[in-house]
Amino acid sequence: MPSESRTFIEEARRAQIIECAIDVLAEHGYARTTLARIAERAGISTGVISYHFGGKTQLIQAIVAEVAKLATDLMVPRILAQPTAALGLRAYIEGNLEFMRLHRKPLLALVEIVTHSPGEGEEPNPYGHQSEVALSDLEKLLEWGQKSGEFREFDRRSMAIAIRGAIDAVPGLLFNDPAFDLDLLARELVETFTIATGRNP
Amino acid sequence: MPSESRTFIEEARRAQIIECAIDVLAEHGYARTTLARIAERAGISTGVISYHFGGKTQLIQAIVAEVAKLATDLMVPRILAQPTAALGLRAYIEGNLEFMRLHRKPLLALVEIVTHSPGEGEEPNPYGHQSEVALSDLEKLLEWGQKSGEFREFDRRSMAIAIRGAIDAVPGLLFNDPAFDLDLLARELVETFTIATGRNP
DNA sequence: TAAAGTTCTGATCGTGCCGTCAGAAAGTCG
DNA sequence: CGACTTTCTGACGGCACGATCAGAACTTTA
Repeated sequence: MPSESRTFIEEARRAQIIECAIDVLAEHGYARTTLARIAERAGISTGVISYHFGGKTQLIQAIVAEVAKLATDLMVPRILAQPTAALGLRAYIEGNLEFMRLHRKPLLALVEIVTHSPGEGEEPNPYGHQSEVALSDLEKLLEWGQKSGEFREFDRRSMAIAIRGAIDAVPGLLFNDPAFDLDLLARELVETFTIATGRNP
Repeated sequence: MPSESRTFIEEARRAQIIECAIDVLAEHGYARTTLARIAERAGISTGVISYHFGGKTQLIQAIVAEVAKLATDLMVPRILAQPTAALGLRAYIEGNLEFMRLHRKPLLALVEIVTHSPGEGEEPNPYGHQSEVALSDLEKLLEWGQKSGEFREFDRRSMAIAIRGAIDAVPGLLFNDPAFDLDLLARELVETFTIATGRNP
């Protein structure tokens, strides 16, 4: 298997570089994440990164794709398995926080990229549309609950903003306090938004 | 009034530079906010900024102080004037969104600084403690409502995270959609968190 | 008006970064 | 073993930025 061994080396290098880049991003932040620092952690020289990824921009894209796949694989099946919208909302919140517990470093790296990536030329943020997509998906879940009569009649976008806002605040908390109690927050957020969306308990 | 005219010029320059820096921050983002760009917008040369502020770091600090004062002056009196915790929570949410409506550019500039400022040497974020202070203040408001019996028994920190998370999500929305309906969101957030904190309506 | 102080200019310097490239090292194959 | 490809090194060029500074321009004071 000669061609496979070449491909194997190629993929191993890419995976190693992505992993090291995630570490550097999570520990030092976007501004101090340089090709030199990533190469140093990987024990290689800077040229290797350009050789395998073509440039810093494409390395960042590869990291985003990697972490997005991690998150999607974990959460989508959980939510689709729920029989009611109320349970779907619970699974949504719990799934998000579970992901933060299981994949803290990749998550912090992704947050660094999404919030700090300057973008090319004029457009300021190449990943800004991601949050719009997340809001739209959540709105669909809320619409399901309103159509089925489980939820009261609120403005779906506003409620989606509140729910995602609470979830998106967590990475910053984790960064400042690694011992933060995610389980407590998950229980409280589920209760809070179950009450807030419910018809009239 | 000779000494006053000198001071006047000095203060006028500082105010002009701060205003231009806020504009550049709000329009181009932190990464593209350079002394050269600020100077260009103000119609001066880069040396003037160093002359009046000593460096970029101190200019940023001056902007933070300016905007923080704007926000405090607007919101603190509103909240302290409320007779009940439930009305205090309403005033808190409405005051925050009102500030975003009145001072959009300074707010966006502040967010750029708080989220993107790299900090010196090792410490990653010199303004990270600000969010902790905001959470603590909000927790006090929630504690008031629980002690008075207006609110149910939730975990105050978790609820504070949810409320502030929703508020902190707004600048990003404004950045992507300048025509965003702040009034609708304010009404919905007040209703949502009034229900979520309430005893049992 | 002349001296002293304030404010400003614009070029220049040092730093840190990314991308590139000639060539070395390692692996593959006839 | 020798040609060929893949993979890697480390130095270099080019760029953008913040800071600095000698001197110009302007204002105030005597």
